[in-house]
Amino acid sequence: MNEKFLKPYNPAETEPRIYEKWLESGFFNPDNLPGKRTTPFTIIMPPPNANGSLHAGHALFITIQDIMIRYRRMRGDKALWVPGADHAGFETQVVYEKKLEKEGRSRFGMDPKQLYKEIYDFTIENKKIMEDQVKTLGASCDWSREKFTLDPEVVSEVQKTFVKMHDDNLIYRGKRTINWCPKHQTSLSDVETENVEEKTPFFYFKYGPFTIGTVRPETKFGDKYVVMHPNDKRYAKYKHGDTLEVEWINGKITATVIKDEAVDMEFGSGVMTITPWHSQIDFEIATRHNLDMEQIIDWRGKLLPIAGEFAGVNIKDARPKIVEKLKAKGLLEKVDENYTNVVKRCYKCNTSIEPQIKDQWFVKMKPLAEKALEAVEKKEVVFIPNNYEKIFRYWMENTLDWNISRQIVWGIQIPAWFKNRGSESEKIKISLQSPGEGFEQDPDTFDTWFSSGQWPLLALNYPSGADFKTFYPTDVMETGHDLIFKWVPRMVIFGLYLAKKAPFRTVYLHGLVNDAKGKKMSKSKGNVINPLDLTEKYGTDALRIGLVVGNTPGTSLALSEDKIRAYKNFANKLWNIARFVLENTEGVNIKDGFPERNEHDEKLRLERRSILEDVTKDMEEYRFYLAAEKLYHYTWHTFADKILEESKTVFADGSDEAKVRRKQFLLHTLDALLKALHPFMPFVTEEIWQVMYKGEKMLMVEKWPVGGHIE
RNA sequence: GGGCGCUUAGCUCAGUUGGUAGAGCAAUCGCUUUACACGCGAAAGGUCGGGGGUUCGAGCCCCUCAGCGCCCACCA
Repeated sequence: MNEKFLKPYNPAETEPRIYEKWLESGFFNPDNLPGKRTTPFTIIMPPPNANGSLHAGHALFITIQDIMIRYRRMRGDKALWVPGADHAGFETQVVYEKKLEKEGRSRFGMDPKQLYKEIYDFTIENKKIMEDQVKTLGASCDWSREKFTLDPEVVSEVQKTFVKMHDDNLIYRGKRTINWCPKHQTSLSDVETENVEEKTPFFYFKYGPFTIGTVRPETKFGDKYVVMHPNDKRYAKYKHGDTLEVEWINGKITATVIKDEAVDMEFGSGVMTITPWHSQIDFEIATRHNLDMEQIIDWRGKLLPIAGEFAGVNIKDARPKIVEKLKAKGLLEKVDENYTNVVKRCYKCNTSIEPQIKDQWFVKMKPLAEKALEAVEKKEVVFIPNNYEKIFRYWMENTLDWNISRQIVWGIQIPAWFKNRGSESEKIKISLQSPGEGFEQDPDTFDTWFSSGQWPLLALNYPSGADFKTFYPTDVMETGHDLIFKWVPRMVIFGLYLAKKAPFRTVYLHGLVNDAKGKKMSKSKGNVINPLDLTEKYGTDALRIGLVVGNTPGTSLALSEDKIRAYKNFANKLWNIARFVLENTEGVNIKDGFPERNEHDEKLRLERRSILEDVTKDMEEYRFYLAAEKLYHYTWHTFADKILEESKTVFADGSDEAKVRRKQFLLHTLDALLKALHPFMPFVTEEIWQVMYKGEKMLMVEKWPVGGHIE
């Protein structure tokens, strides 16, 4: 008997060795797979942040995707799983800025090219840590095809897309309200901001004959438009366009009456003044009526000269001073202290977002979104679970034009060129190369979703690569359900726009991984579970199957250590099952087959077959959580508890023929279970397989046990 | 304010097309049974959130009420 079996299963010793063996085999690369394989099966891995460690969510998606890939590979497909690493734009730049700060440096004033290079080197160096963690989790992805989101060919292809979209009249430059982080000196997308509820005083001020309500008196210096609802009877005597002199913060100003339906008659006094430069809604009102807009707060968050005596004051300090002054002038009517409103904050530094107006590049979303909707309607893209289709549609039916400009260095620079920027004679040209003397490239970079939206194409070397021809469109996009609007629609849009085909047929969405009590993991709560710690303690196989069993797509999962421990026991159980079977079948060759079966054996065989067929159906229909549980159950409570126990009697008292028959049955069942369990628990199954077949073949490329392969 | 989802054993969750409920952990009792104490055997535990309806039959379909969670949103 193999000496290994004398001890409990030891994942720590086994796993790295097995992974190395798989790597050496070259079978992660579909070009090397044995046999004739014509059907491709492709998954593009959502690239983890090159700079970060994997968290529990990564462990879950790597497990699910690896299950799909291993299963399809065993079914005989040309299975390709392309790994990647994400530069994670703003995220990484913030990390690097902190590093610079520690060194007493700052990105402001640094040569952008130098800064880019430093972050690049830093990221590439760290990338290996992330990759090693992916390997630890058993991912059978093709490392020879790994892509980084800032690889030179990726950068140039993304820039080409921008040029193409511009040529197709899908890009425009415009002044819009953006979310400006005064600390990071960049605009942020809505998803990079956090809405925080705050209790804040709500002030009522006299503004000529009106009373206006506001939470931000410090922005109100230039407010010369007073807005009310056209149907508000209280103010019926004031007509749209009327002007009147009012006493205001720094003296008299001329106010103009504006009637607009955006005003809520029920709220406050039903009258407000507007600050179009620093408020989205005010900007929209001002745009509708073609009103003047003036900047009050500079990019650093300080008041501009329009504030008179308050010029240069930081916006955070300005409020009490201005309220004091208005109070002194007798303009403060009352203060409501129990008011709560929602403030946007930078998700990285918690700084209050200052809405600002800035020239940015925009993508016209409507024509693109319509195509995406159409593809979903035609079922060219399907969602698991299905209800996410509704969310996708809602998102695509309500698109706003997409601001793709970011004022950070760490990203793909926008291929737009300026001559005499900001002056009357400003010229803008869109091209990959400098259009000539005197032109300077826009220092802004693309929103990270602009490039990651093209990832399925880029990862397959669109447009001319051989992989693109073979593997596009891909089969499954497996990602977190929170990306149903951030990422998935953009991929569909770019796939349809560039390749005329949706980039994947199936979108499989997993839920959040929460702590054992179902609470969201967060550093501040201290309940973060590091998947690599669990791997170390219980083995990767235990973590993987523990993450999968009972975890339905789309719903979040409570990750408890108890559960992982239970599946570690299962790995060991399987180990001992193998030990029993192999010990008791020495000298019997599985290839010799069965003597004639009796009724009882036939019953056992049919039961086994039915379980495996059932499991196969579940695999085909993406019910991994059921497949895993059924296999677990059959293995432990039927094969071990009943069949193995019964075999002891057969081996003690049975006829020679009965013994041989039983031995064959045990070997065939073990063989089939190892195969069926392999996608879920690749390490322990491969290890046993190596012992069982003395290293002659590899489980990873064996045929799935249903469809005539068993017996 | 909109949208989505959840409510099943003490805890965390499954339950695929409607046929009177399952898993893991925890808790109880008994086992040094030669594959495994990371184990074995046994027993226990649920009027499937409340109410109503459809049906021969509902955890599953429909209506309604209650509680919880998540996402989106410019009420100054």
